[in-house]
Amino acid sequence: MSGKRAAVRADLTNRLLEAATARIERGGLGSMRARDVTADAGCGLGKIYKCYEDLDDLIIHVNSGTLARLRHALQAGIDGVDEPALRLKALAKAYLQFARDHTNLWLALFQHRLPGERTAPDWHVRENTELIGFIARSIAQLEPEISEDQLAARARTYFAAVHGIVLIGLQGKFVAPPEGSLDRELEDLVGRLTTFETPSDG
Amino acid sequence: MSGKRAAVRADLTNRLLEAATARIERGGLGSMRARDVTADAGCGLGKIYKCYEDLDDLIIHVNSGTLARLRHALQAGIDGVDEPALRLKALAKAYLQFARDHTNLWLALFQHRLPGERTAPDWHVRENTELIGFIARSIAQLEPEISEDQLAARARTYFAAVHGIVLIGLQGKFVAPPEGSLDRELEDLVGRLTTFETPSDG
DNA sequence: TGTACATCAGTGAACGCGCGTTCACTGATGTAC
DNA sequence: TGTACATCAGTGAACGCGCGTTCACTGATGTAC
Repeated sequence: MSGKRAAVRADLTNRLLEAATARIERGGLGSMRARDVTADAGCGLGKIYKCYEDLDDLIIHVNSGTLARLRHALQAGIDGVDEPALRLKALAKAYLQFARDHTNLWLALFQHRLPGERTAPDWHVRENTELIGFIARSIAQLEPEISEDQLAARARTYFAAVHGIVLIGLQGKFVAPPEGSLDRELEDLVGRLTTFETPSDG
Repeated sequence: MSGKRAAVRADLTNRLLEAATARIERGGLGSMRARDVTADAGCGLGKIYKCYEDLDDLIIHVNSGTLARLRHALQAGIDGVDEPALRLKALAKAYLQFARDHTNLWLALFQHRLPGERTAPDWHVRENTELIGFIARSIAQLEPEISEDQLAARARTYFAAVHGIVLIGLQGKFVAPPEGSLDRELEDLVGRLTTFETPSDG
């Protein structure tokens, strides 16, 4: 039956994905090479092009997996936390932890660019917007009355600010912040962002 | 006299720097090639290696110039703005504007990594820390009583949060925020960060 | 000022390496009868 | 069950390209006398 062939193919596709993920996790996006990945997966070089369009396609699938894992980590971080402001702190904390645990995979989410005019497939774009939507839900709990557009903007602001702090903190080119400082900075930031008082002007 | 030779050399060193800067500004760090730069500067390929150690060294000098221009832009942004909270808003606004005007040069500040164990020269590391110090001075006006360490952490947090919003906003991989939205998000963020009230817990 | 020599600016062909991608080929597995 | 053929998984040498860096060479400029 042809089901077996499909299964074998799926298995190898998966092994390639895992090998690529492991390579990126260890050495960063720039260190992932077709030859290494196929060697790790235990197959010939050409196999990559039977299972994936090309290396970019493989990277997109790695990023897709990373997004899913990030999503789970964020979800786990807020499970059992009901107070909205605390939820947002928990989200930031989980984001920092995920970035610490999987720095290179996390960086690859933002580093990878498709060449020329090529754009990411729809399903992958959707995965990204859904992550922001997930964050928006926690913000909506804090401020249930704001509009759809405002909510989207708030979610982006909140995510981007947290992301910036984690990014500069973890891959800061020159000065590494002292131990534990990052955690405090995030606490502080989210505390301020969840303080209700509207700024006086603007 | 040997002064003329030195002047000619300095002139060419400078033309190479300008050519490299222009290339990066137009096409991004990844599109800067030794051949293009020397062609633009009107000299032979080998000349790069008489004026600079190698391409990385040239890029560091480009980044150095970008940092200086960024510094001036930030200074210009707060000139005449005396109220501390407004100064911080003006800083954020100037940062966004600079990133918009020189997106690729600004990105290059964060994208460029030296290979292997090589580290940036001291003078360049200092340029970076001085920029954070510059920002810290405006924060110190807002909260004159906090300690040196706290001030450094606040400056990093403030810078990183603003940076994150600008970064996600300008090079966001998937969803470009609607026109003008970025400016409002930054206003909002800085407003919240400069609100004095200490968060209730932590 | 003139001459001989030394120094260094400047050149670009050639080297070397890395690495994504292809393709002709082999052998195993599935299908038809 | 057996045989003949078709299909496709799997391979890795070879191709092709990009590009940083070197180096042997030339010619201009400076120095010594």
